[in-house]
Amino acid sequence: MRRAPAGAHPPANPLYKEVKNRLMRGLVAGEWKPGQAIPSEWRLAGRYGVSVGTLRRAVDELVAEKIVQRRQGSGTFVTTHTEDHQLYYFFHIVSTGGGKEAPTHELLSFRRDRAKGEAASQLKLERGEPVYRIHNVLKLADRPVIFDEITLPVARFPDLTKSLLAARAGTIYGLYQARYGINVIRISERLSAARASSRQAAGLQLREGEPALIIKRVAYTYHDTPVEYRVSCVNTAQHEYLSDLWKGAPAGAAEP
Amino acid sequence: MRRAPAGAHPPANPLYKEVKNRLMRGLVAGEWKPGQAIPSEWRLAGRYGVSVGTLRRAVDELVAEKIVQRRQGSGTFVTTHTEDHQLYYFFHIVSTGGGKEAPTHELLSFRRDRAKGEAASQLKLERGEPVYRIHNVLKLADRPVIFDEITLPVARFPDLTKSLLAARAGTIYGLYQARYGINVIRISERLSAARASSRQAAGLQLREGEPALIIKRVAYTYHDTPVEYRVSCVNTAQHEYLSDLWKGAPAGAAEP
DNA sequence: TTCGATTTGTTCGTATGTATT
DNA sequence: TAATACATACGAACAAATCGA
Repeated sequence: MRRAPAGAHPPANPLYKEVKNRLMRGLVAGEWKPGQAIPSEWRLAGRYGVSVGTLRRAVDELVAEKIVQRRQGSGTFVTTHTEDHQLYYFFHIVSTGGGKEAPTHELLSFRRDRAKGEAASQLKLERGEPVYRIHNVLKLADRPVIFDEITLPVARFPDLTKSLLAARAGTIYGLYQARYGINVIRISERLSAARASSRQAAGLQLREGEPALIIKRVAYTYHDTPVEYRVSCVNTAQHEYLSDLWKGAPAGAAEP
Repeated sequence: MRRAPAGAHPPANPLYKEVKNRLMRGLVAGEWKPGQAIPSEWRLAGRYGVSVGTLRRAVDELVAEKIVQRRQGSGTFVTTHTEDHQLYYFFHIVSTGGGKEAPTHELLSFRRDRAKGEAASQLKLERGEPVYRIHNVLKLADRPVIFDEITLPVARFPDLTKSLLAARAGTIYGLYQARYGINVIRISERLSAARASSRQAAGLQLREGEPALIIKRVAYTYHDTPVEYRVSCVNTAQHEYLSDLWKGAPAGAAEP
């Protein structure tokens, strides 16, 4: 029982994809916020007029994309970036030994600037649009390991201040989420090796010109909308970037 | 309040996990080889005495892990590394522009050696066990970009020769699979920045001491068994390592 | 502490649609 | 065209976990 008589419509998505999209729209609209539970499967199935099995299939995909999490006996919850489990989700620097250490942050500078160059193009901003430019050092085991330059569009993060950033409880993505309702669900990173610039070297207490790992990251929220551009410089004398690959070639998104 | 009166049994896996494991054992045993179709869902369900739905759920997980692929109307096939689609599956070097270029290979050297150091420990070999040591250069757009040192246990690749390697049709993983029945399904990479060694610099036509991206890779087959250790040195002047993250924190495997 | 309501997890079954050969 | 195989959708029943009364 295909529903529409197909007036030359889109490829006639399966029903569960349709349901998934409707759920996504609810998430984007903020109908259910991170940390909160969405309605029960029974209730959602009724709301969308589908069987529980079909509803489950839609939620299955959101779970696979880590957009929501299921807890048996409790409910299905919108993913948060403040939980321990998520803390390391986008954090791939490990000590050469292999152990993950608790990081500490040091906010070096915070100022307003104008978008330009790669930051502008990756964030899909016009040249000259206002952005924040943030410099931050991350330490592991008390040694500076990562020097970050973060670019954020002012439009998406109104009234962000240095003290808000410095006083945040969890990760910076937790702050995006808690204060601005922006949920980072995907990042794309491009890595290369280069000599550390004087600024990067200073932040990492490294000799200028020493080889360092450069990571250019774009963070995306729903619908592949870029929200953060970040250039990280990593001292890989004692640490490495860990990449485990075995599944999930960029599938799933960008269909509708 | 574990349910079992503790017959010391495992946590009593769900049925579909059990079925998945049985399928895995069949794959490992070579009952169905890469490129071949496994029996139909209907048939497998009968064989394992479960419903088609349960059988499908087991296969779903194998599909998610890219161990098999479904083709509607045709069947379910064991994943191959020779298909175009899989060609770039474990290949993450892209030109700075973004496009992926067709690579060409040049086999520099091939010799037998004894395992030692990190290669031995990562491959879970005793020091001194026989290995092959292979040096290879990969070119993109006619320029040398990646210098590889590959270590393989002789025990798993008996009678491998230089000409076999040089004459291979597709990727090196395709050769592992076609000739030795070894199916690489997962790799783990650790990246750092360092000065290129003289050997690496020579292979890449680079000045010695220039910063380069170092990738230490371990390739695994079923049951997390390591089969290849590889140190790659990448000239990132014109190319970058691309890492897209958004799902699938190492879940799925390693259960029993 | 126990109990019961709620919610997700697992398993079964059936019917029908769609792609391949 | 017909047979086969996977894809989608529905429904039902019970198990297991959670949480509050």
